[in-house]
Amino acid sequence: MTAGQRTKRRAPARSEDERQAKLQTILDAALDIFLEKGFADARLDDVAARAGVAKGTLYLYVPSKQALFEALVRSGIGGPVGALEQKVPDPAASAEDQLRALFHFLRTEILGTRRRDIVRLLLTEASRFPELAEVYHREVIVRGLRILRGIAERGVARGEFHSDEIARFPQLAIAPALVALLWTSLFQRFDPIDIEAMLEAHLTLLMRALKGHPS
Amino acid sequence: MTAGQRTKRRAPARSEDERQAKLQTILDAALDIFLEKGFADARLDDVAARAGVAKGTLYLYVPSKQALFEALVRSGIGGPVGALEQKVPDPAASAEDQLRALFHFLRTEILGTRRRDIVRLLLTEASRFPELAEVYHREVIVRGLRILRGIAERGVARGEFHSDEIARFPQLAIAPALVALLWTSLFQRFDPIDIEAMLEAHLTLLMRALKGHPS
DNA sequence: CTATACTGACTGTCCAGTCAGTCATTAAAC
DNA sequence: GTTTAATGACTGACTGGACAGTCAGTATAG
Repeated sequence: MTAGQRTKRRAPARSEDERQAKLQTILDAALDIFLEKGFADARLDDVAARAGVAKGTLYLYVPSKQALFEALVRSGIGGPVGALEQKVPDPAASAEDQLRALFHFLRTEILGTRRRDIVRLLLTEASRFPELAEVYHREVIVRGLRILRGIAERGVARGEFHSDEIARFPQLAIAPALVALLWTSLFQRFDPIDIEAMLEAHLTLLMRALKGHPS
Repeated sequence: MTAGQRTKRRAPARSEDERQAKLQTILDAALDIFLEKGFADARLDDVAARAGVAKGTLYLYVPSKQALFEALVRSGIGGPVGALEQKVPDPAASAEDQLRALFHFLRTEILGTRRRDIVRLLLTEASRFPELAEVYHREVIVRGLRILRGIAERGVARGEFHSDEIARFPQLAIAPALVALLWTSLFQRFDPIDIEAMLEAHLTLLMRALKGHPS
């Protein structure tokens, strides 16, 4: 207990980095299984098998099935929003370009990646994990909507946009991205739509509505 | 097996109507429980208790838990879309009024009723019931989008709308309703938004975009 | 008395979480 | 350099509880 401990301390057999890497393997495996079966029907035996470890090993990294799910979600959110906060509100660009940049980011960093699946998983399981819904709301939704609202308000202030609907309800601007995400996972299989084209059409409509004069 | 069966058939002790009524009680109870816990975590003992019957009784009406879920969803969809197909495409009305009528219908017949919960349940469980997703797509989505597309195309043909984005992607028009639905069930509790006002803002934007001239 | 509706205790299965034991690695002792 | 001891990483058979579905038995209506 004294400051300079007498007890000889070997270097740990596994470094922290190695530990993190293995945890990531487990989280990746868990994402696959949870996506396939949903939280309740996912078996930890399957997660372990896919990660190439025994079930007991999971419990060296995570204290419960629920904690595994939460770790998985937490590891997949948050990151990109920070990047967005840095990048998008480029004061030099027009509000339109900022909006387009935001959508480009959405497409390349979320809709086009594994994060899309995490968001979907979160949407379908969130009602059973209220605390997680709150974290996601605070860490992603609120911050994302703040960025959007900022763009919209600056657009209005500069006279580039002539109405404030998006500043009041930034949700309206990203609604089609949500549809895209859900459509992909539910219906794309037997009724494919061109997501890119749809989002492009949305931006066209949105810009026309914002730049047009209210009647 | 012969056409005119010999076997005596008493009048059934319970009429078909009574049977249907009890089935409905069971489905109502099941909706409550499935909403609260999700499909996998819902216990049939709880469904039975809430319906005021014993668990065995459930199996006189429905052959399995999965069938119960499917019956529940099927009983809650389809109906309103038929009504909509009758009502909305009133050729006398302007395309704008038709769109507004459709949104009014959405608010009063779905977002404001128990059906909202059925849709939410379907969204969250559909990935585990692919066949049900297909039924819903065919019976609701396709028909709903067809109505929307009809309105949009007539609007363009009459010169009321000046662009065809909604005719091409009717999903864009209802996307905010989906956001409303999900927001209600996930975040409304701790970050309430005014759904009515949001949908009104959406319609404002949409009409301005459709009536404005493409640049 | 008979047919039907209903009941709820019971069974078989499934799986999260546990833990006694194995294996591999490194350090100390000689 | 070799043996022995200590440590941490990992394993997987096992347990306890939960719950879908069953069915022998009871109640009720005709």
